[in-house]
Amino acid sequence: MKIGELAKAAQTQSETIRYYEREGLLPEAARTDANYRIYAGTHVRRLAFIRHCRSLDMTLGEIRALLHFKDAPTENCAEVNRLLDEHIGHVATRIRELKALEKQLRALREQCATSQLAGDCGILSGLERAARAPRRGLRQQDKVAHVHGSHHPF
Amino acid sequence: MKIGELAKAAQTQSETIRYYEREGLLPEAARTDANYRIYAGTHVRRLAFIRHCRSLDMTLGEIRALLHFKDAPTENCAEVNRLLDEHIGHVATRIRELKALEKQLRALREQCATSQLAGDCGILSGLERAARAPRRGLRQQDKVAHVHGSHHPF
DNA sequence: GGAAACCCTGTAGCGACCTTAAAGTCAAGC
DNA sequence: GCTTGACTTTAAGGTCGCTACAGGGTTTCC
Repeated sequence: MKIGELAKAAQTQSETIRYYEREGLLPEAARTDANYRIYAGTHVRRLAFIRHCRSLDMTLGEIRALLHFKDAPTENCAEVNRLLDEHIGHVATRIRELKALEKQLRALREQCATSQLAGDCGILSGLERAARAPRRGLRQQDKVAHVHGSHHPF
Repeated sequence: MKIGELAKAAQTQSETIRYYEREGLLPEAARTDANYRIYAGTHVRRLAFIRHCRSLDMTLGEIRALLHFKDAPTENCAEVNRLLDEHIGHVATRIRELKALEKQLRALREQCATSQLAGDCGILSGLERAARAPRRGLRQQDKVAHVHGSHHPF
């Protein structure tokens, strides 16, 4: 099985697979005479595991930790539980933040019902006014470790 | 007013201000003989506007668009409304995604109540099982443009 | 006058990829 | 046997919104 077939099987891209190999999440593959990577069932399963964890929004670091326990089944799994609890905490926090944000944005949106001159736009003046007021929300340095904003390239 | 004072006034960092200047969000500042940037009230207000928009999780591109309308008050503001609607849509979508994610993660967490051998850990085997199953959730290519995951460095 | 605190430019790093480029390999069709 | 096109390889650069240096110059305070 070549890299393109593995990519198709795991719904991902060849480049991502090579990237995971570089990052040490996938072991180095065997090679053909022509230096092509060759994969088997174990690789498919390991990649599927990684992609599933990514779909659960874990970082590669978190996934690396989980893979370590899969590779060492005689260790104690308490760390797995802790890691997951922490991740759940990050997600819950981000949900709260985004809800507060949505409320603010909807309030802002109501300030301009119709299209008109930008100089009279309630949204722009609302932003202007809010910018002058002292910050009520989170300041930069208060924000929670490693929880992304509303924009990502997927 | 030098860059450090502006930074303090806007609760941000000098480096960020220089970055915004490079990115064209702030106009190039006047300079002293020693080549120090000099700012006035207009800059404070513009930077406050930018930082407030960032606190609303807008991208610099979105903010650039808003600034354009502030700079051209005789244009029609319909685009401002559209931009904000779209941004609200992104945030709302991300909230839904994260809620679904949280549910999955909590279900997964319940599969390992106690700390034990990693080989018997319900979380690891749950992830394994889910990874084998066909994807129910979002696939990579379905995801919404530019809405971040749960991890960011603030 | 000397040290601390500020400022400058330029570069590199973060995370998780994606894109591009230039080159090599392989299978099929003519 | 030769071409075409679909694959593969490595390496480098781009994305976003900063942040953190490095290595200099300037100003301010004691």
